[in-house]
Order: sequence, then C-alpha cells, then structure tokens
Amino acid sequence: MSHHRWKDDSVRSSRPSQIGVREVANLARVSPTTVSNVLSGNRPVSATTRERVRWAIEELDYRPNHSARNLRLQRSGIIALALPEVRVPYFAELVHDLVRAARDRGYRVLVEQTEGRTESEHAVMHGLDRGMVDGIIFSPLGITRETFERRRGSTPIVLLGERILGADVDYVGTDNVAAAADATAHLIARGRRRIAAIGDQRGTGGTGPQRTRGYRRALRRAGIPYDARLTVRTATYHHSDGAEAMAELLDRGVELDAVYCYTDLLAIGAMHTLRSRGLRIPDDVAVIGTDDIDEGRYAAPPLTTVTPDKAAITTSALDLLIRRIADPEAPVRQVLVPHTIEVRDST
Amino acid sequence: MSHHRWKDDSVRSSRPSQIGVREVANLARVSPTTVSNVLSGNRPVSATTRERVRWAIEELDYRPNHSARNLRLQRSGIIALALPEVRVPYFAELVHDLVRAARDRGYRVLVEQTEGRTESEHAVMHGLDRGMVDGIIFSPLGITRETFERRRGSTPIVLLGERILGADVDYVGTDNVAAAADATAHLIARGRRRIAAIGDQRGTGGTGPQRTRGYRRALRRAGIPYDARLTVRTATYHHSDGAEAMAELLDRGVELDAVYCYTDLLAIGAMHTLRSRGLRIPDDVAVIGTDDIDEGRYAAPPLTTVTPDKAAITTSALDLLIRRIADPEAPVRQVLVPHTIEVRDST
DNA sequence: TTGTACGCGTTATCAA
DNA sequence: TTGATAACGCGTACAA
Repeated sequence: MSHHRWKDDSVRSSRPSQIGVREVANLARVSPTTVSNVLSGNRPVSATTRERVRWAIEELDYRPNHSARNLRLQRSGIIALALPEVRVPYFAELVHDLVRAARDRGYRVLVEQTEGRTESEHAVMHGLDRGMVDGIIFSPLGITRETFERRRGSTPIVLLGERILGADVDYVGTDNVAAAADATAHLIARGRRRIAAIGDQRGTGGTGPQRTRGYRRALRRAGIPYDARLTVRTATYHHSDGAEAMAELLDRGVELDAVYCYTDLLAIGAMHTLRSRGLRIPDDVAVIGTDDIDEGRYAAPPLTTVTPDKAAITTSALDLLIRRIADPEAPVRQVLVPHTIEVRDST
Repeated sequence: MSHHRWKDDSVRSSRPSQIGVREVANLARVSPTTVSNVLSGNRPVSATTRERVRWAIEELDYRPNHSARNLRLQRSGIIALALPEVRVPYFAELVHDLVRAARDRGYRVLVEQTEGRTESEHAVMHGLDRGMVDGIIFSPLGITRETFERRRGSTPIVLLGERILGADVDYVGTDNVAAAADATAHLIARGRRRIAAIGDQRGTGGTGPQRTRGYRRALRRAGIPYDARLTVRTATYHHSDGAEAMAELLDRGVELDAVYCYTDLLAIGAMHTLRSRGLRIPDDVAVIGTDDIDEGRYAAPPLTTVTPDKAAITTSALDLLIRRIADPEAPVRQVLVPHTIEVRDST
C-alpha cells in the first residue's frame, strides 16, 4: 500500500481548519458518504476502501463533530440529571451510579442543580429543551402538578423520588409511607416508645409528609400516642439541620428514647448533638436514618438506616427514560422499588 | 433545484412538526433573520416587529434548537468535569461548586467518571472531542506526561489537583508537599513523635508521593527519624481503605500516637477502626486528614484537616478554562491556591 | 459497492 | 431596519 497523496490539500496547510468527513474523503479518495459509512457501519463498505478510510482518519486524527451529528440525527447522546444538590451524599451516589449506567447505554450525563429554588426547577424543564439533552431525570423538591404540566416541554422526563400526584409522567420511587412506618416499627420493636421524628418539611407535596404519615401510622398501630413535641421540621437535609433539630428536641425537655430521621445526613447530625451532650447511642437514644449513604457505615456508632434499592432506582429510571425517548407515546409507567432496613449499631 | 418550494405551509401544517425560526417568522410575517436577531439582540430590531416576533414565539411556544445553534456557533455551552468518582465527597463538593460557578458564566457541566481506569482517562480526552463540550476540567489520577501529550485533542483542558509534570497545560492545584508538611508539623506541635501516614499510592506521579515528601520533610525538620513501618499505602481513597490501613498499622504492633491521612475519607475510616479498638482520639492517637469535607465536621471526634481553598480552585479552574476557550494561544498558566489547617477535636 | 445532492435549524454576510 | 442566501458538518435517499 503506497502512501502517495496525490491531492495535497492546501486547506490544511494554509489555516488550521477543521478536519471533516470531506477532508478524510479527499485523502482516502472516496466520497464523504463512504467515510460516514465506515464510521457508522450503517452500510457495507469493501475491505480495501474501509482500510484506506481508516488510515486517512488516523492520519488526519479525524473525529466527528458532535454538533453536526446531533443536528442531523436529532439526538445528543446526553441526558440531564436534575437534582437539588450534588454535594448531598445521597445525590452524589446517585450521580455516580447514573453516570456509570448511562455510559453503558451510550449516554453521558449533564448535572443540573436546582438547590431547592422553584425557579431553577422550572428552568430545568424550560432551559434544557430542544436538542441540548435527549431526556431528563428529575428529582424535584416540591413542584406542583399544575406548574409541572404547564412548564414541561417536549423533552422526555422521568421523575425521581418525589411523585407529582396525578401528573402524567414516568416515575421511579419508593413507598415512602411504608419505609417510614418500617423504620418507626423497627424502633418500636427495639422497645422504644418515645420516638422523635426529624425532617418533615412544611408545604412540600413530597416525601416529607409521606414519611410523617408512615411514622404516625406505625405509632398508631403500636398503640403509641402521637406527641407533636417529638416532631421537628427542618429547612433542608444537611448535617447541620439534624444537629440543630436534635438540640431543639433536647432543649424542649421532652422525654425521648429514639429518633427517626428522614435522611442519613440528618441522623448523623443528630448523633453529633447527642454525643456532644453526653448521651449514649443507642442506650439513651436510638437513631435510625434513611438512604444508606456510605458515610453512615463509618459514623459513631454505625447508623441503622432504611433504604430503597438504589441500584434499582438508577437502572429503572434510565430504562424508563430510554424507553420514553424511543417512544414518546409509550404508556406512562410508575415504578416502586423495594426498601430494606440495614441494621447497625445505632439501634 | 427542480422542485424549489417557496413557502410551503401545507407540508408543515399537516403534521405537528418542530417549531423553528421559520415557523415563527411566518407567523410574525418577518424573515428568519429577524427572528434570530430578536433572540440574540445581535442587531437592532424595531419595537413593533420585535413585539410581533415575541408574540409569535410565545404563541408557538418556540424554543431554539441547541444542536443547530451549536453547529452554527461552534460552541456547545457545555464543559466537562472529568474526575475519578463523584461519590467521593471531595469530588461531589467540587461538582457542586463547579456546576454553580459554571451556571453563573453561562455554562452547563457534563460529568465524566474515570474511576481510576487509565483507559477512561484516555477516553476523556478522545471521546469528548469536537463539539461535544467547549472545554474539559480534568482531575487525573496518574496519567503520564507522554500519554497526555499524545492523546489530548484540540479541546481546551485545565488540569486539577494532580499536575502532569512538564506538560504544556493550564493547571490549578495546591502545594501538596507544603500541605503535607504543615499537617505533619501540626501533629508534631501537639507533642506527637510517632506519626503514621496513610494514603500513599505506588506508581502514580501525583499527589500521593508529594504528600509523602512533605510528611518526611516535616519529620526531618523536627529531628524525628522516618520509620517505614509507620507508612501504609492504600489502593484508593475510600473509608474502607482508611479503616483497613489503620487496622494494619495497629496489627503491626508498632508504637504510634498520631496519624496523618492523605484524605478525610481515609481519616474517618481510620478513626472508625481506632474507636472500635477502644483507642481514644486524640488522647491515644491524634488524627489529621486532608480536604475539609463536610463529613469531617460531624465525625467523632470532629476531624482536624488541612485543606486547599476550594472556592479558589473552582473559580480559578473555570476562569482558566474560559480564558483558554476564548484564546487557545494564551500563555499556559499554573495556579497554586493556598491551604489552611482547620483545627478540630481530633488533634 | 460507491457517489451526488439535499436538509437538519441556526446565524453571519451581503445586499437592499 | 430588514431580507435572501450560504454555510456550519454530518447522514441518508436516490441514483449509478
């Protein structure tokens, strides 16, 4: 195979122009179509020409232009993951798992943070529209059905965690009422009767109220009266919220022997306060969290937690989204993944 | 050119086709150019036409197609952040900060995970080329200068954390030798003499060896002999690595009264082992980590840590990248951000 | 098996 | 101030 280039492109030498299919085609002395076919494998190409094209691609260090390909194919190969805050470990792990799973399916992941701001949640649906991403996996934080329906564009969306009641949209989540009830029941089974709850949030239509319902249901079934003084709302789900909530509980002077936290981060924050007040965990106060983040395994003591099947959440959400991308008319599906209790030393 | 259709609305009205500038232009009875100008503000448009166009946009719920715009403008408005693992809190916080900072500057962030695999690090530079992203912020994990130079494409790159020595590339990082020396010196100032080090990794050209150099330098300056038995390498930087490394140290039976960990996660894992063996922190063993992740504040006890100015890292990296995107010929710049020691209860 | 010509939706250039 | 036209780089229907 002789390497004579008979047609020396002055284009390449004059200015550092972009290398495109045309340049490759010229060098390999074939048509752009053939180059395209070699790359896509879409149509058969003879072995010899294929080799020549491959060589030319290598020679010019050609790589296809994504913008052009996307425009032509009407797909970007990117999905967006919109969530409140990446630095919250539960979401960080979600990003981790999703990036990994998406890569296996030929997608990359764009991360969008709403930081709990309603306008950001709206922007997610508006701003990501039309060709920037092929679909959105959206973990909202208290968006109403009405707003959602009004603002959503044509981009496929899968909702995560928080269901928007009545909305005509694919959804993956867990039975939060049951999870909360199980967590509370676990504490009751450990002999606790004065069980506090940290993490409800007012006004949101999401997981908070559902967990409160589960908590109260478990109490009711055990014949334990509900005591409003044992409940503390938090603004967000960080360590500091848990620490402050626990401090408030203790300062109220209300008797308690266990705490159910709506998030592991809240639980770890709560344990921090308990330790600093000289209370023993679980002897004086048992603590259970939610999410099973890695941090909980190394907390002091290791944190018991109720958690959804996170792998199932990731893969279900992705599969649902890809199905929706392929067929916008597919019937809406709502997936509930199972949850389990990881019993560790904090209870 | 045989069938040159003028303004064939009948074709478009038959099916619910995509809404483009053309549709808007038709409705507003202007040219696509004008619509484009109203959107971009690139050229003056009379108030009346502007209103008509705005109305038509609203009426049709038009939003521009990103793929087309990107192709035309030769930019995507997306930058990639390539790092080992998002679920590692330090990186999660980095993503958080960067997504936020990028948004302020009109960019979105695509997250790419290398998971420590060399081929993934190569893929970052190859796969992200040509129009998919405008630039890459890359936190590598032991890539050689030679490979880097050979594989890098034309996409602007800013390196993070680990410098690739001699490489002709923008870089943001910290003086790891000094940081390690300061951490070790802090322990020495607390009266410790038998100081272990957890987290070196063999073979990589990165932060690990640098921190080891700083550690040994501080010992030397304090006249403390280096004891190889006090050093433990780890495969990665997770909790479990720290826990196992600490266990190994204790099992060696070598006397120690402090540990310097190359990562907060390692330190928290190490403290887990110390607690479970009944050792008191810092009374029996003082512990210092690196990174100042949020988790450290709520560890038991709260973790002393040496940390770079993370906000400076984020903004410097982004500014460097944006500068590089604007001017590929700009002189290479390497930024070192300062570090500080957050003293908490673990020392 | 390969090549030609067109269009994806947008914006920049040139002309009016 | 506005419009017609070309081009960004690619994939594909149609022709050979």
